[in-house]
Amino acid sequence: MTQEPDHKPHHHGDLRSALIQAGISLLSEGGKDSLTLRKCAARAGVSHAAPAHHFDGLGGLRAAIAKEGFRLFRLSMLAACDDNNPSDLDRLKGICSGYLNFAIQNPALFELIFSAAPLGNFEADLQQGTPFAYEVLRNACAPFVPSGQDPMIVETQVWSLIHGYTHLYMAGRFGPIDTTQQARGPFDMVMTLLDTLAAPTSKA
Amino acid sequence: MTQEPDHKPHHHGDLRSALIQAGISLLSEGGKDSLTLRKCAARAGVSHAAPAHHFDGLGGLRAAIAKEGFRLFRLSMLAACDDNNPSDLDRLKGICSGYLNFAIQNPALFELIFSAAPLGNFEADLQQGTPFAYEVLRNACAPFVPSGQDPMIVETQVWSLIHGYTHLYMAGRFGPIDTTQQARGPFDMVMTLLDTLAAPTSKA
DNA sequence: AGGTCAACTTGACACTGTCAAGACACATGA
DNA sequence: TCATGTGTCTTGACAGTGTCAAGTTGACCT
Repeated sequence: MTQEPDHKPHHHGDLRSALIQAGISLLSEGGKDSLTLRKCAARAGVSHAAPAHHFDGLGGLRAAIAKEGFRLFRLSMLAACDDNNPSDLDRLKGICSGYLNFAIQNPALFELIFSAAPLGNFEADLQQGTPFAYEVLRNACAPFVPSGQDPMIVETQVWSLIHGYTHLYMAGRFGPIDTTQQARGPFDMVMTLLDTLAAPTSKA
Repeated sequence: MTQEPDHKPHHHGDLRSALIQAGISLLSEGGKDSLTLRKCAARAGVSHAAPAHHFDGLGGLRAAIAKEGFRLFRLSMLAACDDNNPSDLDRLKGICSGYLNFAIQNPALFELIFSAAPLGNFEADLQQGTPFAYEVLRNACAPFVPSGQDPMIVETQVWSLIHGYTHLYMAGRFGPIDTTQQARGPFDMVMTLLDTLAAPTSKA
């Protein structure tokens, strides 16, 4: 139980994070419908109403889990592209690869983080200086932003493409989900759409 | 399980479609959590267990609603691009525009159709000759398929991009959802990524 | 008329989130 | 040391949910 003496360990020790971890376990074991206030309570060894008190209801618990989920999500994206010194384009595609990998390995958690919050979170903590998930995408996109253009355009193009592909993959569009990450559908071919970003400003 | 609309007006008349319509109404009025077997039953004037009997549980009702949702989805895509004789690219972007419009106007139903079924449906009925949602996308993508390449690649590129963008928009990424469809975020700029499909095979 | 079967009802069950009230542990101040 | 208070957590209840088993009802066939 190595915990930070940040807030207020009273009875349980650190019930808050214990409940979050219990929730993540439930999600990965039983899917999104297995996340329940009462099951989290039971797994943490407290009464059925304790989680609601800590998180102000199920929505609060989901939001707290989403925050932790974004942290893990960021790590997955970084892990997929910290090889040597790849090109800007390879690095960007690596980020996208980590994006998909995270969803494959954490289906319910992936679904949760994009449905629990109004998605301001993806960028909000960045403004506070906290390194966060969106920062990873932003940095990877930076080399492809045309001068004078809002970086948000390229970021949204990339984000839309990989998010949409991930969603389709997870919905079974390309067959059963392969947890070994071998069969990821036409991922590489689809990502060639990003090659145009590196082209010397074509367009007719 | 008789599912054909051939013969079954017994007690209620057409309870099956009445329940589906009730479900769609509930979704549009109260969001995705408002769709319950019991509320559908009440709205259709039958007992609480009648829907489960017809659809073999909540999952069956959701699947049936999803099927109707795909029908409306297809109409929305077609409605957004049947002007005069636009270019192939304008037509493709029109389809994408209708894609987004449908989600804006039917948020809960949009979410349902992509979470209820394993997404085989999107294409399955096409194989049976039934005109269906995926056919619209496929036709609009056809002019951009390089010779010798699987059409599924371009289709998935386009589908991923618009699906991802729609998802981000509906998650509030670009501010509050504007039901008048005036403020659709950086939609046009993001869609310029598709311009490369019409280019004469660039790439270095 | 009688029989048969599907459509639908009734009643129960376990499970869910939420709430109000209470019990308890710890901190604070005297 | 003791009283007071605050926040943590428990207990018990409630309405709502999906699902199941058994019963009722009505339409159709012979």
